[in-house]
Amino acid sequence: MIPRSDDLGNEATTKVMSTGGYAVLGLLLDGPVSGWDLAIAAGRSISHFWPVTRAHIYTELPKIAHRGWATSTSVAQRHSPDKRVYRATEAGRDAFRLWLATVDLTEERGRQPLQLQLFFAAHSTPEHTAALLDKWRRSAEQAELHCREILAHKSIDVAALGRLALSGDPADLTRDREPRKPGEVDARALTALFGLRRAQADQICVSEAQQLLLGKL
Amino acid sequence: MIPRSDDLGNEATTKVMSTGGYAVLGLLLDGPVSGWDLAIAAGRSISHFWPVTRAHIYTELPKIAHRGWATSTSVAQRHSPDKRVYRATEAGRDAFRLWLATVDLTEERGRQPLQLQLFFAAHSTPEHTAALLDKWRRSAEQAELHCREILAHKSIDVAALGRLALSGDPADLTRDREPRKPGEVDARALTALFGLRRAQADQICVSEAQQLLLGKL
DNA sequence: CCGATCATGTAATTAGTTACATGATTCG
DNA sequence: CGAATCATGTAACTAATTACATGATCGG
Repeated sequence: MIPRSDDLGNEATTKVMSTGGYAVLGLLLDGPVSGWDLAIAAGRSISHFWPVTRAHIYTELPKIAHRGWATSTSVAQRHSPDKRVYRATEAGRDAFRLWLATVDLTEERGRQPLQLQLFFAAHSTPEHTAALLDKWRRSAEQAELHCREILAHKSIDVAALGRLALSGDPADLTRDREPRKPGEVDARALTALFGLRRAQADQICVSEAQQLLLGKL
Repeated sequence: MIPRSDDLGNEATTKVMSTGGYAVLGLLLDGPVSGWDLAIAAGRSISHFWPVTRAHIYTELPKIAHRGWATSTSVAQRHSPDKRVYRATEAGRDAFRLWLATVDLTEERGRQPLQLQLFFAAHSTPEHTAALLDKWRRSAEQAELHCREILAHKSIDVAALGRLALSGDPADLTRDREPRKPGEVDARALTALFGLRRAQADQICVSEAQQLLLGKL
């Protein structure tokens, strides 16, 4: 946990755009979209672990097109002004795959502002710290619900996974449903699973923190 | 999970600096330090949930001083060039308390680049996805160890906490050590506990992902 | 015709990083 | 003497956000 500083010979990366840019490109690979619709898609898929703003999308799309990673066409509409629809090219697909294969993001640590405020809780009143933990719990509960919905929608049985984690016996997975073949599960669903596990961990930890800090369970 | 966009009347915040700026100010409240030493302190305390670079610290400190939240003096040294030592003022302490009390960061969602790469795993090969999950596990294991060290150093018994979480019975906490009075535990230690719980959740989830995606446990 | 929604974008600003510049001291 | 470390900082840049500008269309 040494502060990352200014040395370290640069390992030849294939990163030619920002991570956010690649996020937009990745969504673009699902099929031709306008900036507006891509923003909606992002809100429904990646925004809970990678926030994107509309403005940001609108600035990334022309850059992507400028690199030859997408083409754009203006499409007239009946009920609203023309939309500019972007369509990924093969070059775009290749560039994205290259990024996936070569850019290592394991070292990237996200910023956790809530943790920051907890760290400095001693400068605040116990009441305020209690309120902070309460808010934290509520937002973790909401995040858990949100992720559960996504998983239910993808027919992933969270309870069965829980049994598996405890017992280590893969047979537990097949107890109340048809065994699922590896690869049958979409990697996209797994990000929701990660979100769920994190939200659960947060809730447990908020309880522990309340116990330790305020003697309340 | 709607993308945060450009509306929403601004709720009168008391946020006059960036969150990173307040992080620096918060560390400054521990006592007079130079930029160099503050960077070291940050690396040992908050950097695992709030990365700060030396350059950033050096740009924040004069801003803080300029607001009257710290004074600075040049201190001569025997073995190295003079250092500029910053000392928080009462106004700085008040400003920090105000920020803690009024600025709500619950909505701030961190960016998780690894999750982003997992989300798009379908564009990559199964081998590469397996490698990604492996790297993820290793970094989570390391994070867990790091946090355990901090907690051991603060004499917090993680095993006892685990029993408490499972049983819900606070008596479990007192089984093998003197009961700890509420408030006796430093909030700073809790950020390590959060890091630990998250790291554990990540490890479980990597296992689940490997099982579901690749049929491997 | 008025407000809401769809749709596209730009301008200005903030936050933060990387890379560079500088100089003294200490250790081998 | 040369490399490493201590120490401070700046300049240039990248990433991303907030706020603003524009115009069409549709329902009441």
